[in-house]
Parts: sequence; C-alpha cells; structure tokens
Amino acid sequence: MKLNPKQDEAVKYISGPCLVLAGAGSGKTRVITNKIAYLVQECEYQAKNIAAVTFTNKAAKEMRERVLQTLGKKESKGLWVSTFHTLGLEVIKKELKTLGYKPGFSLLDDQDTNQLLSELTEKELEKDKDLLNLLKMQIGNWKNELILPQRAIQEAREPQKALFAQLYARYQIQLRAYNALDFDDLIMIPTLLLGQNSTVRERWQSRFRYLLVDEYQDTNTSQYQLVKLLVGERARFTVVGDDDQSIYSWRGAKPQNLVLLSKDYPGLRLIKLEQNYRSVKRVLKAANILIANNPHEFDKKLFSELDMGEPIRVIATRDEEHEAERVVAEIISHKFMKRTSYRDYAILYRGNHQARVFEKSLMSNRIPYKISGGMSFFSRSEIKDIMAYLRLLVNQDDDNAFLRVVNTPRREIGPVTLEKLGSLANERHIGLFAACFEQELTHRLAGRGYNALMGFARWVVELSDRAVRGDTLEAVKDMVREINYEAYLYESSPSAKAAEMRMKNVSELYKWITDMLTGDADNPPMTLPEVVSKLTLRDMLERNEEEDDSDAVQLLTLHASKGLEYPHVFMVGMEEGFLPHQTSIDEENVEEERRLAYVGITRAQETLTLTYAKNRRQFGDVSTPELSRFVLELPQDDLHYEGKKKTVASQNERMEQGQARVANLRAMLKR
DNA sequence: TGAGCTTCATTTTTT
DNA sequence: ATGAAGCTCA
Repeated sequence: MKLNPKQDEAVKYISGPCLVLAGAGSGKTRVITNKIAYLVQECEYQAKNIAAVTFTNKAAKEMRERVLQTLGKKESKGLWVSTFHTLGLEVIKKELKTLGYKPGFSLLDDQDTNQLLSELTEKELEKDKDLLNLLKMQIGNWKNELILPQRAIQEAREPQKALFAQLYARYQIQLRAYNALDFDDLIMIPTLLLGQNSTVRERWQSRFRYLLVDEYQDTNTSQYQLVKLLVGERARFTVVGDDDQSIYSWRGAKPQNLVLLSKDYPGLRLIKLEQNYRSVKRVLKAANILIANNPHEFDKKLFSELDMGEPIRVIATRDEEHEAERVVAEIISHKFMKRTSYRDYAILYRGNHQARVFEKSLMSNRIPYKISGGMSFFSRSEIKDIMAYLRLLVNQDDDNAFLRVVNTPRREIGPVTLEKLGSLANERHIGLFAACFEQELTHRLAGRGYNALMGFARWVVELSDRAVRGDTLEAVKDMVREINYEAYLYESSPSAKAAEMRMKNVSELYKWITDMLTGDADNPPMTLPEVVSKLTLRDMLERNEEEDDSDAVQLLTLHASKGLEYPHVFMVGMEEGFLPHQTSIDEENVEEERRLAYVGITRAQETLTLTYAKNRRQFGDVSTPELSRFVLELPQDDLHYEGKKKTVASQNERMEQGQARVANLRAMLKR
C-alpha cells in the first residue's frame, strides 16, 4: 500500500527535528519503519547509526520484524531497536568503568526493590504496604525527575518527604553495595552521565545519528532528557505520539513533553496523521466528538474513508451478571450470523476485577477466551528462585539474591546463622557472600551452621568459576540439577498438580536460558550476565514466540488494549464511578478517563457496543449506577439504545417534567 | 509448619 | 460478596 501524502512527508522530512502527531490507526508504525528504510536506502545512513526506541518489548519486536520485512536482513544489520530500558542498559554496560560499577551487575525488579526497601526500614514498613508503596513511588518519581538523593534531602519540606529522602539515599548506597540497579536507574544513570560527561555524550551521539521514538506521549522527564542528550545539537530525530492516547500519566508519563519539544526545538516540523485506516466512519465520529470535550494543545480530527458502519449500540442490563450474559449472547449470535471468528471480539473493561463475571459466562457457554493480565510468569516464586540463583552466580555482591537462595531449598541455614553472618558483613562493610569467607566467622558460628554455610558458599564459588571460565551451559545445568529443585517443589507445593505446573515453568525458563546461551543462526551466543539482564527486562525478543493461533474472545483492560484493534468491540461497565473511575472523579482528573474511553472506542474496526448495568453489587451492597457521562457526550444520533432506557438524560427529562407539573400547579393555584 | 481464622481492600502496569 | 493475605494457635 502506498503512503498517503502526510505519511510520505513524515517519512521524507529528515533534515531536522520532527514530531508526528499520529492519531489512532493512522499507520504510525508504517511511518517509522518506512522512515528507517528511507534513511538507509535513500539517505546514506547506515543501519547501525539509527536507533528506534519504544516502551514495550512487544512494540520493539513488532518494529524489528517490520523493518526486516521492508529492508531485509542485510541492510538492517546493526539497526538498534529496543525499549528505553534496554537502551539505557546498553549505555551502562559500555560505560561501566566511568560509572564505577563492576561487570555482572544485577537488575532488581519491582519485587526485589520492595524487599530491599523493607529491609532498609528495618521491616518497619513491611506491614504497612501502603507506606512502602508510597516510598517506592516517591523514589521512582525522584529518579524519573533526575533528582539525586542529595537534592531530594535538601528540597524536602514535609517531615515524611524528608524521611523518604533519607531512605532514598540509603537505598542508593545499598544498591551500589550490591552492585545492583533498579529499572529507573537504567534511565536515570545514563541520562545523568550523558549530561555530565561530554566525551561519553559525543561517543553516543556519533553512534546514533538518527533517533526515532514511538509513543512519545508516554515519556517521562528522564526519558525526555535522555532523548535530548542523545540527539544533541544536530537534532536529527523523529518522535511519534498522540496526546489523546496519553493514559499513563499516573505512572509519571508527561504528555506535556510533546509541547515542550516545540519549545526546545523551534525548528520542529509538526506533521499530523489524521487519516484513520482502522475504523468505520461512525466510530471515528464518535471518538472525535468525545475527545473534543478535552482541552487540546494540538487540534486533530481523524477521518476515515471506510463505510459509515452500524449505529453504536448502548445496552442497559439488569445487573453485572445479566451484562455478562448479554454480551456473551451477542457474541454467539453475531458470530453465527456473520460467520466471524471468536478472535474478532474483544471485551474491554476498566478494572481487572470486572473480568471475572465475563469469564464465568464465557466458560459456562464453552467459548474460548484469552485474558490479559494476572500474575506474570516472572513474578512466580519458582521463577524468582531460579533467577536469584543465576544472579548470585553472576554477581556475588547481590545480597538480595543471596538471601533468597541461601536456604531454598532447605540447607539448614537458619535465621540465627544468617543474623550472625549479617552482623559480621556489616562490621566489615562487605557483602554477605564475602563474609562467608572471613576468618572471624569460624569463631562466631557453631560448627553445624558454619559447615552448612560454607558448603553452600563453596558450591557457589565453584559453579560461578566454571560459568565465568566459559563452561556456562554445563554450570547452569549442574546448578539446576544439584539444588534438587523438583523435589523441593513437590515438598512445598500444596498439591502434586501445582508442583507439576511450577516445575513446567522452571523447565520453560531453563530452556530459554540454554537457548540463549547456545545461540542460533540469527542470534550469537550470550554470556550469562547478558542472559540474566535480558530475562529481567523480559526482553526475550525473537525467541519464545508464543504464536497465538488460538481462536478466542479477548478480555482485556482498556489500558492493555492500547495499540490493538478488533473488528467487534464491547466496552462494558459504562457507568459513572466506573469508567470515569470514582477516584478520578474525586481527583478531578476526568480528562485522562475520557482519553481512556477514547482509546477503547478507537479499538473498534466495525462495530462498537457499550453496555452498563442498572444495578451493580459492589463492596457487599447493591448500587444503582448512572450511565457514564461519556456515553452522553457521544453523538446521540449515532447511538442505538437497547434495554430499559434509564439514562441521565431521561432522568433529566423526568425531572423537567416534574418541575413543569409543579409550575403548572402553582399557576393554577394563583388563578 | 500449617489449617483455619480474621482482616482488609476493591484503577490502570512496564521495564 | 469475595478473595487474598496475614495471623494465630496447636
């Protein structure tokens, strides 16, 4: 398919900074991939001097595949396509010396971070999960704003913030001691480094001579700065975004960065992609009218050359069970009449808990479905265990990993032994693992504990030596075998079946690890540290293609639906307090909720159905929610109401009628 | 260490 | 209502 004029302009404008405002379904990925191809084929850029950055691994993978399709393997060789975090990791890896980290540093995920923080606060916060989360969020915010502990301490006003700032300082020191980084560090540290060190900055600026960024409205301050520093004075870059699809401000995204960009780069070329290739005219009209209720920095109006499409249905149901049954019934009959597939249908909701009723209903009707979210593979305890072992092999300063692993499976190394080991490590300012080899330890520990601990420590040393020396695959293999993990799982799981499941996960992980260590035609073998960080970043890329050929109805949150499309979309729970979520109403942040609704609507290709329940059991008792204001904001002529219509509009009508009657009575009385 | 009890919340999530 | 997660007592 040929590019439309706007897309073509976006592809061919390469002489300066470029902002592409790409509406939903306007072919932004096409623009990015074609632009990369254009740079290589027509503009004498080498692929290795181009970087494309995304937020998720999924998006990076998709982009890489599409570039490969247009450019071919040879011409795209060396092209850098990754998430922000993987890019940051690359910078850190290459600048280790300057930064003063040791090779083989660990990456801590969210859970590890929590654990570390609760240790730092002497477990004071362990029970107070809210406070712990608040602390973690605050630290994350500081890092996203590129504020180091020192400045955080200076600027803290309220006592709580001052305390948090102190903890932030200690947290960063602890991370250093562990030779570890958290996810936010992967952005903050390279950004600060590039800002301070002009040699390093120039090195990276000449490595990446053209930069493309996807989903720009989701960038936070540190990511914005990172991009700015990477492109430097030359400012050869293209960023693609849509302020109307900014739905992540609650985790630090600054859609204002789109505006900031035109201030930072006065020569910025702004290109709007307004033709939508996804949705039917009516859906688009509804989306446009809805989002027009939000204030805008950039005016943008999507249009479509597809059919008008059917009216948007608004279905009232008795309660949430009826809602679920109704939606499922609609899917069944629609599929039967139109001969579609299950995968053509998506049910979108605001909160994960809403999925349950729909699952139940789908299940009892024996309809295959796929649900997004839930416990992720990598937060399962068996996976975390194995990952901790690997981390310890790679980085013996990682006390976090040490503690997780030292007595799992049981090695008779109890809290008393660890307590003593810990205090020795503290006195000497060394890690727990290093403390195992202190002479002093023999005096402090009883024979049994000491022997158990030494047995473990020596075992780790031996394995890690082998892994470093190049016998990595065998070392990992032996490790998994020697810890007898399977036996441990059967012992500690509530049922044999659960143990089996968990062992299956472990085998899966093990298979990935061996594949990555071995390499294949397209991928060179990786070192163990590389494997560990890749796995922590969930960046498995080409491997492990979970090709989804299953034909199933899709259940997902509105957030998770961004970037996806379905022929037939059901948005359920269209109620005040639910779609504009109550907390957002209270915090007067309805605009982001409206964008969320906008994202949902623009997922639909052909038909869109909105449902709501007139009674909803919530928190134990029954409430009678009102139809979402967003439905009332849609063009009413394009809606088709079904079920007993009890909208706010009709309530208003009734009220007006009532008032009129009262007025009449008054008038009569006067006479 | 574990079954059974109480308590508790109940938006969105990636890396 | 409901389910998860922590907690207690044996």
